[in-house]
Amino acid sequence: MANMSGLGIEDTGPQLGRNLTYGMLDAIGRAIVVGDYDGATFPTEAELAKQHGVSRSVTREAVKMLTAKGLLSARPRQGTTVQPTTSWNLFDTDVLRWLLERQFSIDLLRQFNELRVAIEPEAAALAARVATVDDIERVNAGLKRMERAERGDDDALESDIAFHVAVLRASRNPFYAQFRDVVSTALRTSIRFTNRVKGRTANVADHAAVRDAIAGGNPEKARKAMRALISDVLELIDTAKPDGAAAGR
Amino acid sequence: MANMSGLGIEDTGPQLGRNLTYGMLDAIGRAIVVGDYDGATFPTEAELAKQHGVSRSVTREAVKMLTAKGLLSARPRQGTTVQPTTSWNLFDTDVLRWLLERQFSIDLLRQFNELRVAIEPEAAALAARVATVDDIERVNAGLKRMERAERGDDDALESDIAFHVAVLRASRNPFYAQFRDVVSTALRTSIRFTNRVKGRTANVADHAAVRDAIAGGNPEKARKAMRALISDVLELIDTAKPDGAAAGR
DNA sequence: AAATCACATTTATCTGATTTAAACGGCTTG
DNA sequence: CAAGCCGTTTAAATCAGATAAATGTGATTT
Repeated sequence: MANMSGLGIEDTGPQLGRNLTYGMLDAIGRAIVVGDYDGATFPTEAELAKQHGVSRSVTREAVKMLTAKGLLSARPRQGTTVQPTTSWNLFDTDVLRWLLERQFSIDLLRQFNELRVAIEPEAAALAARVATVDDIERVNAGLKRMERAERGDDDALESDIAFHVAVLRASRNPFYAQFRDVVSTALRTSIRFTNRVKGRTANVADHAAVRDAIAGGNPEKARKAMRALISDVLELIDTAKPDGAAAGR
Repeated sequence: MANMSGLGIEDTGPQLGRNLTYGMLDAIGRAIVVGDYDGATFPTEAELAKQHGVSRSVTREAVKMLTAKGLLSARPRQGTTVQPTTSWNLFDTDVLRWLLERQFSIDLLRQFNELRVAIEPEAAALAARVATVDDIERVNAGLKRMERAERGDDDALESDIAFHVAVLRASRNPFYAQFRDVVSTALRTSIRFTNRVKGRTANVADHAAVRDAIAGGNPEKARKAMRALISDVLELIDTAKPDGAAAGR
């Protein structure tokens, strides 16, 4: 990692920085999440600016954004410090991305899906009660895309995501809708994994059961159908790594 | 509200602004969430600075933080614009606070608890599988505080929060732990509401059932016990306002 | 030993200038 | 008339340098 510091070229990322501030946000954010500052003391504002070759205003704005996302905290005289991971805002799109970029981790994948197994079945149940015709139409559209994908006429992953996001939205609860990033991220990662382990794609029929339950206004059925979908992935993960962290009982 | 504008005293808030930037963050954030800029065009950087009597750097840093939280978006020539609520980061502590400060809304309270009913039972189930002895001890400590509170020797609300947060933490999944703010916020709001509707406090025995299931390593029981706890609140809310938004079916 | 004071360090704030991005309108051209 | 080109203009983005405020640290005083 240090051996390429003299190149003046970042291996990834510059395309994401629409401007200097966002570029710096991305660089520092990633560095923090990866753990580059773990033992070390975080540089001062002036040092950061010099290291990245930008002005102090750009630096301050990037640091302020990272503060807003819970990664940093700044105080006069004490300096800027990296916050413990417990205060990071894990539902922030950027934080999520940095988290995934650091490495593939079955642990993280499991945690993602442990969250999904709580959220999505309940979202489906809610949707079965309160979804509007438009909501249902969007869910249906996602399902149709999955069918097309099965015939090779659409992208399997993207249509899968479209379906799950549509269900979240159909719950008509903004907090559920908020999970679209987590779910799509989890799916993007899961699918590669499940394809690697087993040679199967997402089951369209199982997804149709969810759609039917929602359209039919049957919360219990919707919850169970969705839960089955995700439990399936979770079992796969637990098979690969039987015991996550059952410490000290 | 306008009749006290000449006093030079804010009814709430100045203590939250450790400095000018955070004060401005709070002021603008609240204004956005309350809806002050709904029809109107958002002021330019220079205008904002003048209106709040601070320099442009402070303004820019506050705006950048709000951008990081998903409330704003800025582009040259177009200016800074308020983002649709769908892109707000609802799990951010500040956003959550602003959301509640705007008014008491049964809708919001229901949405909170619809989320809780998904998260907390599953967290309890997870906890029953993977919690460490320390985790269980924390859950137990919360319960004991609730018992003391019943005798008037502790704060009922705070001990209730301590219990629920301990369970989230015991799930050993950082995503679940992240909900501590939502849950404590929801509880703070719920309790006032449930006390107003029914004259009862949180049931210690019902909470003990959750603790027992977690300590006993029984996921199914833990899930059900926790679910019962929250369903109770949800029913209360739905009684007060039978049909939230079952539009166009 | 405790309280106080001077100092050093780092973020916080202000000011004003310069640069860059992108929407707008008018113009030219096919 | 439609499509593409080009200055104009506006607002954010960036830079530079100075000053203020907060807060540990250590010396000094009582």
